[in-house]
Amino acid sequence: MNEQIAKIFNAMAFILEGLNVPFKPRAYAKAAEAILALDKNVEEIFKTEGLVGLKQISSIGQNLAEHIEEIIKTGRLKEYEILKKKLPVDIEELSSIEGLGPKKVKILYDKLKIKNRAGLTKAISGHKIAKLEHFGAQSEANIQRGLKFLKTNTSRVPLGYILPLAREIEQKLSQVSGVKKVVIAGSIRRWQETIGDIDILAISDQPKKIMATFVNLPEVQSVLNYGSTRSSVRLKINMDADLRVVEPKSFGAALQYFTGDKNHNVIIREIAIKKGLKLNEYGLWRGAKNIACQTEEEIYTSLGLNYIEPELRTDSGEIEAAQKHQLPKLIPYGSLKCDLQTQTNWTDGEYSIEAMSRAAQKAGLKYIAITDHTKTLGIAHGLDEKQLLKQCQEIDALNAKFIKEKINFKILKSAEININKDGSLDIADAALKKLDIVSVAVHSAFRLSKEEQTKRIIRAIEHPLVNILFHPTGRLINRREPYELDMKAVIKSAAANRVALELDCFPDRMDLKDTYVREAIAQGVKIAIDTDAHHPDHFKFLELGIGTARRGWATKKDVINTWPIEKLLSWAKK
DNA sequence: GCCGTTTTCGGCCCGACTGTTTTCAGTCG
Repeated sequence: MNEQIAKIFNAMAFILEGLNVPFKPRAYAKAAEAILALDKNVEEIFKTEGLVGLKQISSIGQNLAEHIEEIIKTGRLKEYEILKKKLPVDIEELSSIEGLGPKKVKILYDKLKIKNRAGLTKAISGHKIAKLEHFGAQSEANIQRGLKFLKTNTSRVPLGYILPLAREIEQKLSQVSGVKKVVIAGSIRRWQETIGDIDILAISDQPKKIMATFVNLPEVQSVLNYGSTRSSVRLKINMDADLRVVEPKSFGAALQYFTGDKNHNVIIREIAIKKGLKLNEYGLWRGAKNIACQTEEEIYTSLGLNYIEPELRTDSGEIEAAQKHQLPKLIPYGSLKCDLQTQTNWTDGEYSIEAMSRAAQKAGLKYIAITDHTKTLGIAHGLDEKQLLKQCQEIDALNAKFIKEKINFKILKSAEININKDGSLDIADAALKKLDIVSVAVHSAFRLSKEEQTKRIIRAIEHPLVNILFHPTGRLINRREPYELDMKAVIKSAAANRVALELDCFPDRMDLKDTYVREAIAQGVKIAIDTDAHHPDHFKFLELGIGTARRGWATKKDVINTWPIEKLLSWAKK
């Protein structure tokens, strides 16, 4: 329902913009964005709290709340249907073409009755667009090019899969002569779980040089914009990248501007206006005087705010907290001592316990838990009680070997124990008691009703020997929706039973996601950041987990992987 | 249409690039 409503509001924003209506378009677009960002279904909000509840949502006032009510009740919105008659085109199709916005779509419809991509293609082949006022041969060619790009539509990619490429480009650009600094900004710097494009900021006295290098990188498929301080390209992996170049003196302001997110920046700029100042990417200005520009800290401080870490810049309370000096001290990168979910060739991993352990040592960890699957997960040849105890013996032997080699590293006995459909576990208590830490997960019956699924998982959490719930919502980004679950109830139960919730930071899991991390720690629930490593290289994903934990306002004390092994073991004993 | 430690009315972020314009509107981020 949320998607449906957001789609209608976005379409209305588009039409209103095309009709040159002032301000309303932004109101509708903001409302659509707010609805998409919700964790809850608006239908549920309306059912339990009515219009009052809907109006609690940011950017939703009386009018839009009534619109939502109408859509929920009738599946339609009269005002939208009236509006649609004024621009009856396939907005999704046309607006997804680079360079085509509401105003141009309106002209194309008014003059040539173009309603969709097919009509557009036809008009181009007849060279009708170039003849229109305010268009031209170049515009026609650009639209034609835009149509071609469409066939391979871009979607958001998990951060972990894009980070290596972004860092490689960063590296290449920093080697260009005259370049003083290159920083990845945008959603990557905010450690957002998925990435839509790569934003890079550079300081250079010779901007033309780095720009030329950028648009000619081997990774580039085509150049979208090529200016002296800003350029955009489409990469071969079908993702856009932007480069912005500024002088050293504007670095802080430019970084703040280019890091976003958009909503955060809009509010920050509004705060500047209220103080009689203006903030742009060149600095914070009082009239013609630049009063802060070198560092981000300087800008936030000048606006009466504490410095806000990039991960927090989402306009979800961080600005208010910065005003009140109540921002948390976020968990630092590199502060994890262990990984509590790793698989080996005992089940569906590819490497031995020893190989995974040595890789973990190389990654700077002090201990890991081996968590192979258990028996009811047939596809992974899950271990039964007997095999699990046999694995414990191998772990004992390896730990002894590390002591002999004077390596300060320990392997913990654990498992990724299957939660049965009824919430019981597939390993007997006697075997669980032999483990150092007991972690449980759902791998089947994803489609239970919300009530049943919640009940099932809470039963597992209430098991007296359970320590961690792995990948609590089961989602796979771009591949599988989370199962239906009452997260509030799960978090409450985890708090009551002193069970940690995992932040599984394998790139396409990121489960818990940031907003749930924030809810969980607000309830006093501990978080376990694990990679779910199936390969020695996977330990590098730990930084992604920290990024998401920071986005969830987590401090060091909220994350059990920061603890020394003794503390973790005594916590696990409950 | 939304929103409120300068406002319940009158504001609404800011600038680069592009293409079509001889100074600006549209699009984008």
